[in-house]
Amino acid sequence: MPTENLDETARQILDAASRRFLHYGYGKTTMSEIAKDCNMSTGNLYRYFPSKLDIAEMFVHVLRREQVANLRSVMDRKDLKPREKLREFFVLKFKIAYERFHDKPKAYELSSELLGSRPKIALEWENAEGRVLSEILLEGDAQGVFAVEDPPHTAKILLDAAYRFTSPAVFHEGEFDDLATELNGVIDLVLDGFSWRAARRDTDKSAAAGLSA
Amino acid sequence: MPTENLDETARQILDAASRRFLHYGYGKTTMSEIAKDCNMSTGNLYRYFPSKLDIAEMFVHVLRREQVANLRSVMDRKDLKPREKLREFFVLKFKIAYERFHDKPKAYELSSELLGSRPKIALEWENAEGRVLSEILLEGDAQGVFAVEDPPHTAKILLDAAYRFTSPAVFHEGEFDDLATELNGVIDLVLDGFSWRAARRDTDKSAAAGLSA
DNA sequence: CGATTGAATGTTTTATATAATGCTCAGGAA
DNA sequence: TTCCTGAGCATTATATAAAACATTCAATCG
Repeated sequence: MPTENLDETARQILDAASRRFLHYGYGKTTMSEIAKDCNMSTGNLYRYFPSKLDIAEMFVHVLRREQVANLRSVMDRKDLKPREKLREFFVLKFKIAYERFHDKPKAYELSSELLGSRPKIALEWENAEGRVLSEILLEGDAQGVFAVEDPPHTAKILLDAAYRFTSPAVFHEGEFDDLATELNGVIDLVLDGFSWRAARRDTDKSAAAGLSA
Repeated sequence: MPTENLDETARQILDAASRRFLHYGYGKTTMSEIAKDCNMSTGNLYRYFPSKLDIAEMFVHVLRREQVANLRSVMDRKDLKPREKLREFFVLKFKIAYERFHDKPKAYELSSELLGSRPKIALEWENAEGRVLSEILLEGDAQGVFAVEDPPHTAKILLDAAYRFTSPAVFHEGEFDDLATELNGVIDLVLDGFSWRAARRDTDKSAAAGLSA
């Protein structure tokens, strides 16, 4: 599954396919074109990938790695506090989704093609992003600003709440700036929710301390 | 636009068309079928509706009226506090959307047909629901549990946050109960956000009072 | 004169024929 | 043995012809 330990030939095939997928789209690139790009026969492609769909799957696999790495870079920034990281995470995710599906319709075609026949892909993607988000939540929890009992679960909740701004299937309506403003409104509300929970945890602690004293 | 002051004949046409839309879908019902159901010629349909699409638009218009009336009944319940009304509003909206697009694919077909060529419909729908939601927010604000500056704007934010659970375009994935649990998680967080804002408003008020004293 | 008709019209769907494509495999090259 | 080829098969997509359709309007009706 990982792209590192790919055969030299497999990587060549993946590169050629990726170029064509991005330029012409999934439907308009044929196996014989990929084979010709690699100076080999179509039959040989099948020694390295079970099917065309599997090449596409590997393609989005590396795409996801890049994207999740991007999101993780937000987590790693030292200049941001957890609350700012949370906001940046979603603003960046929104930007990526918006650009991907507004300026690069080919990527959209490939995504929907895959999600139709390989639903697991979407789950893996969501989980990978959820892990990054969980780290942000955990950090915020450690610093006492979030009060998160179950980070993965809360991450899922947050991804749900931002779905409107990150889902490929939407977007037709509204311009970028308007959507960004609304997204920030959602994040404001969510952050206030965390503020409340953190404050509650504090008072609970004091109450418990008061009782035991 | 309103359905009350519709010609007797127009209503007859709308009824016949509605039956066929629900049973066979928009694409599979023809103007001559509608005409035959009404014992009239196709040409005569056009004396009452500019086009087939306009019949469909009127159809979803009454559908929306029913649905918004349903949501408003939540607002009118005396036994619920504002916070419970907010939750009920979204749970009901979720139920409606889930059933509509899971058990009645024809309705989905009609919706997407219309939203493609008449984007305004979606906005009107959203606004109508937003008005009901605004009332709930306003009531909560009056009772000091919400602290909402701009109800219509906040309503839009809330509808965004629940989009994952009410959008027609999603749904394929996940079962009803799982989705309902996640929706309640989102609402929990949002309600905590309101709690925080209401508490903040209180402390701001006391501070101002303290200063002026 | 307003209401209605139904054949005529241009467009869209659908059915069908044809070409292209994904994939396999018996065999050849290294 | 390992890697590769390319013609062949079954499936899918594309192009084309035929049918159905939404819409119009001159003619008809009450």
